[in-house]
Amino acid sequence: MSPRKLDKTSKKKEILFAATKVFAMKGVANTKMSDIALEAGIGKGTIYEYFQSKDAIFYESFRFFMEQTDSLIANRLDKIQNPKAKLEAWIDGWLESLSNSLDQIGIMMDYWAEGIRSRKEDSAFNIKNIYEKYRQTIKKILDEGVSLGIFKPVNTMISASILIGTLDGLALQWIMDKNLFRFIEASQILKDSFLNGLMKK
Amino acid sequence: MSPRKLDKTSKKKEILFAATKVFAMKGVANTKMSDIALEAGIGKGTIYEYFQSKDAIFYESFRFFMEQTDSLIANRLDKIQNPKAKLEAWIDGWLESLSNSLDQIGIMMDYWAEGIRSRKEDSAFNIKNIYEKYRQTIKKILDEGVSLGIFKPVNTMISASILIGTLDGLALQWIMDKNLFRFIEASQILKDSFLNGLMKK
Amino acid sequence: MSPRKLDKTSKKKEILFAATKVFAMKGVANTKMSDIALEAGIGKGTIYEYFQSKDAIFYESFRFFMEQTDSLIANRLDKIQNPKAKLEAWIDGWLESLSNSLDQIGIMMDYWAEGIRSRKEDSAFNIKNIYEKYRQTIKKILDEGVSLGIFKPVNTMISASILIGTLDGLALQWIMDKNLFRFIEASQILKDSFLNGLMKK
Amino acid sequence: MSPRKLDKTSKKKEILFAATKVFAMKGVANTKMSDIALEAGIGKGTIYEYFQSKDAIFYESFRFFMEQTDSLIANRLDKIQNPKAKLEAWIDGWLESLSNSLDQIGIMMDYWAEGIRSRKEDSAFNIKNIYEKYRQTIKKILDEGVSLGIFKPVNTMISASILIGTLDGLALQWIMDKNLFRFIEASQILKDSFLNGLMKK
DNA sequence: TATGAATGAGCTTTCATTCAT
DNA sequence: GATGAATGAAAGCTCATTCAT
Repeated sequence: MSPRKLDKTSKKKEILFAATKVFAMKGVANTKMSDIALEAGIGKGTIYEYFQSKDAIFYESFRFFMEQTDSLIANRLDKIQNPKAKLEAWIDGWLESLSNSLDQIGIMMDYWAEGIRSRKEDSAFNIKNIYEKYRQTIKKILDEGVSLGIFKPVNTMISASILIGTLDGLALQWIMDKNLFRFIEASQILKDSFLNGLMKK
Repeated sequence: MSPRKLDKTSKKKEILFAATKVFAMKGVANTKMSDIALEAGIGKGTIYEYFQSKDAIFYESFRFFMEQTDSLIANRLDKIQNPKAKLEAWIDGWLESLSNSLDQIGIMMDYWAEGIRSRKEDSAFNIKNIYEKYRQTIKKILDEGVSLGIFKPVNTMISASILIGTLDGLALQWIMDKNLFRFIEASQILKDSFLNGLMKK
Repeated sequence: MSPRKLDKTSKKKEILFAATKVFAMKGVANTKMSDIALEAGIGKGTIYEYFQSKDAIFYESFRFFMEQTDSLIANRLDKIQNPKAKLEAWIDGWLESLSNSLDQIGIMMDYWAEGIRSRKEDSAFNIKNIYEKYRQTIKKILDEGVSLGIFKPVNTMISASILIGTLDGLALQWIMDKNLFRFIEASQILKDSFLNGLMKK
Repeated sequence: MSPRKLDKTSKKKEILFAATKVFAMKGVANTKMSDIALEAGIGKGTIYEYFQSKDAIFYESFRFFMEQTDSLIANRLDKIQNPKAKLEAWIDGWLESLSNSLDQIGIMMDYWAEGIRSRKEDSAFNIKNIYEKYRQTIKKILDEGVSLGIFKPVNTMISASILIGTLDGLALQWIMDKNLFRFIEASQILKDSFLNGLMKK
């Protein structure tokens, strides 16, 4: 009597994954809806049953990526009190999140590019706000550490920016040439170096 | 020697600047040939007297940017012997180059994105090779410093990558929110911190 | 006799009514099958259990409209002998039929448009034939009246066309601005005027 | 030095005529941009150099048709004082305008249909207002005639509506079957009959 | 029988590129 | 050399229709 009742959510996710994969490989602008359909193993029209437009897919892909990262980091920060341990947990969370999607990390370029261009504060696609949130989280940890006399009295806002930038930049390097160094190794060095420069002797 | 030739070159450069400006503002994919023509104050068809295609403009824009940076850095490195001073000169050169084009830095996102995607080693547009050159230059300086006992015995390849990545990442942060910190101030901190971590006590 | 059969017929009619309503509001070209399904309170696929295609619905909608008008007029003409009374009955029948569906009269535009375009004589959708039938009916009445010396000796073919055209045209005016005049009032004037011009003094 | 400088206006008009012709034959909804291009003997993309969209073509086609009719009628009314002569001139103008475009009159169905559906008073495409203008012009003539005692004391608003509707309706009949009667002959009858019914004895 | 998820042909529209002037 | 009118390949998107359930 009733037709096949699909799990709409799971199919949507499948399409989202397929799209993200193709976006990462070819770039958003060079990705055709038919490419996504092909990758997802469905018809072109079917995509529109789940997403309003190509832009909407891109946007949701971004959201998904960010939410994943957020929840992963939040889980790690949970219950940790010590600022140094907290900072390490944050960095580890970030790196793990990145590692999880290393094969489709090329899309981050498009996230950034789009984020930079959509300047309007109220834009739904506001990467600036996302980074601001990261920055505030880290700044709070740093402030705490400085108050407790564990960290040097640095400019915590700039330090937070430097940390995030450094991680992004390293990922960028790694994306460009994955044979250059082992990502985990380099990030370990980075983490040690940043923490080392921060800690009071 | 002929004035014709000179005119041709300078007009080409004008178009290139116009294109780079529009690329930076709107992104390469969203930039129309007519946008470039408008910005350059010429006719749409005229562009094709100087460039083969839109891709060619993008490519030459990238080359120009890189050559500028290269020559600026080369000038600073010239005649400096001391590894530490050399490294500082390299970083300063990079930062100055970046500062020169801060207003059109948005295009770097497209450079990176395109560079990441054109993986073929023989691609004319091989950003990987460009970065490899940077890396080698820095690695050589680091190796020298390590040999002379000035720098700690670090993995110089990874350290070079980290330096470049860090600088790129910081620029990325700054691009996203220019009001966040003064670029020069942050880069100074970065430079000090990197050098400090590197130097033997 | 089987209840199944009855159900099927009545459901088909429901769909037909729903479709006609939506057609009238949005125009045939702008009406989606899903709009019809929604209006009829059934699933999109179900429509195809009762109709072959969207075109078939449109065609049957037209047929239904015309058959209704036909039977209404036929009922009124029945048993009337006097040509003048017959003509009045025809006009009244036409007007009553129109009045019955004033709220969905917008679809007549599409009937006409489609009718005009499907020129092929053998087309199932031949509005020309429908009008030809009307014309013949009226012509016959007029011929009768002329023979009997009741009507002036007019060109009965053209007069019939004028009568039908006038009625359609008035409806058209009324459709465009329903607040302009009371439809019944205007049609009464029209009827009087036409009959008056026709009658021998 | 300078490229071919086309007369933009005349080419636009060519496209408009081609479009109107195809619209009339196939209906607006069934007309593809490529059909228009084919008819106009140009490329599909060229149309967009002169019109924003398909809708814009339809709209301008309508405007052109109406402006033509308006100016034709205005020319004829000019300098005529007598109400009866004025009315005759108006009708003749309308008929001449219609005759001029009898071959592409099918598009009127779409004009009407669209006009009926776009109800918003402020819509640029407001056929209701066009007809209102016609109605007012005729009403004024009728009022004048009634004041002067030339016309019977009819409801001039309804009479104006009936006149316009009658003309439209007759055209409709004629469009449906062009072999049925000679348009000019029928319209002459109509004109005589309307005027005859109106004049005081 | 009833359904709505799936589909792809077909549409409008864009824009890099060409080329007559 | 310089131009912009002309173009058509290609893209995003719609929706009548199918069909597995």
